Amino acid sequence: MGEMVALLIGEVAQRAGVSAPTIRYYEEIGLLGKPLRSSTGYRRYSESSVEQVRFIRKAQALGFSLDEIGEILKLSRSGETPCSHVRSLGHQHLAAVEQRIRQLHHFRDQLAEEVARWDAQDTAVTCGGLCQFIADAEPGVMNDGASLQPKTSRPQRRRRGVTGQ
Amino acid sequence: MGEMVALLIGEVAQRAGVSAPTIRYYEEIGLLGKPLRSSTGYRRYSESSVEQVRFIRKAQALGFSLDEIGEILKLSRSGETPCSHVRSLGHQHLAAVEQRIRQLHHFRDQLAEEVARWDAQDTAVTCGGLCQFIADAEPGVMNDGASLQPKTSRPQRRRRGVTGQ
DNA sequence: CTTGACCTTCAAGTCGGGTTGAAGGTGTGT
DNA sequence: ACACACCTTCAACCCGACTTGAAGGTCAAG
Repeated sequence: MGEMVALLIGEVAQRAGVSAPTIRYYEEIGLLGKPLRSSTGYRRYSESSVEQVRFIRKAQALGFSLDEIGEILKLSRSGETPCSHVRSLGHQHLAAVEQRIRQLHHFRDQLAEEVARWDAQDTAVTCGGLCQFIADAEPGVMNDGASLQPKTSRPQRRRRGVTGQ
Repeated sequence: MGEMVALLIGEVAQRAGVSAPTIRYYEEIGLLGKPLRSSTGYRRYSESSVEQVRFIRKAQALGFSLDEIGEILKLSRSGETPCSHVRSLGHQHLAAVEQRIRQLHHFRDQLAEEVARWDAQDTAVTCGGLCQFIADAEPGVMNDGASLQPKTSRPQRRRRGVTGQ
C-alpha cells in the first residue's frame, strides 16, 4: 500500500462524491474538523476524511439534517455513545416519513379526482373568467400540508373586534 | 343587495386566511391586480378579491407554484382559455406526486430496515469511533433522491492527472 | 517561463414564499 | 385629546444546503 500521501481537497471531494466547496462548508459549520495544512496552506486530508464525508452523505440520505448530523458527531466526539440517540432519531424520521407518505397519498387522491373531473369536461364550456377547474376544486384539497415543497408556518395575528385569547 | 362596502386589506386577509403582507406580496409579484385606493391611499378591495386570493391558495394547495399560478392567471386575462394548460399541468403534477410517493416508499423501506437492525443490536457493542449504525448503512439507501428535502444538482468537473494514491 | 488546473479566503447569490421591522399616516371609540 | 389598531412604503431577513465569483497564491508539465 502507498505512502502517507495526504489528499488534496479536490481528491477527497471526488472520492466522496461532493464538491470541494461543500467540504469547506462542512468544515465551516463544524461537521468536519480543521485539517492539517501544507506549508503553503493547502488542506491535507487522510483517507479517513473521505469516510467522514461519506458518513455525512449517508446520514443525509437517511433523512438527517446537517444540524442533526452535527449533534451526532458532537456526541460521538464527547465520548458518549450516540447510537441510542441515533436510534431515537431514526424512529422519529421513520415516523415523519410515514406521515409524509400518508399526506402525499391523500393529496394524490384529491388531485387525481380533480384531474379526472377536468378530463371529463369540455374545455370550451368550463373556462370562465378564471379557470373553473381550480376555482371549483374541492375544499378538502386544501390545508393538508402535503404540497410538494414544505411550507413555513404562517401564524395568525389578532384583529380589531375579534376577541382572540 | 348590500352596499358597495370596500374591504380593507386586513379584512381580505382574514377572509382568505392569509396575512396582509402576503396579499401585498401577491400584488407585488403580479398575481393580484393593483386595487383602487381611497383618498388616503388605503387599498380598497371587493368581495371578488377574496375569491381571487382563495383561488391562489387553492391552486397552491393543488401543488402549483406561484410562478405557475401567475402563468394561469396571465393566460386567463389574455382571453385565452387556460384550462387546457391547467389540465396539462395537473397531469404533470399528478405524475410528479406519484413518483415522489414511490421514492418515499422505497426510502421508508430502506430506513425501516436499518432501524429494525439497530433495534436488534446491543448499543454498547456497536458504538465504535463513530456511529456504526450510519457508517454501516446499506449503500442502497443512498443516492435515491428521496430524502426529505429536495436536493440541487452537483455537476462534476474535470481534474488534473490523478497521480498515485 | 508560461500555461492552466489546482488551491486559498471572503463575500454574496440561489431557491420559494413569504415574514419582520422601521418610520410614518389614518380612523375611530371614549 | 388621546390611545390604539389599522393602514402605507421600503428594505432587510428567514429557512437549508449549498453554489458562484472575485482576487490571488501554488504546483507540475511543456
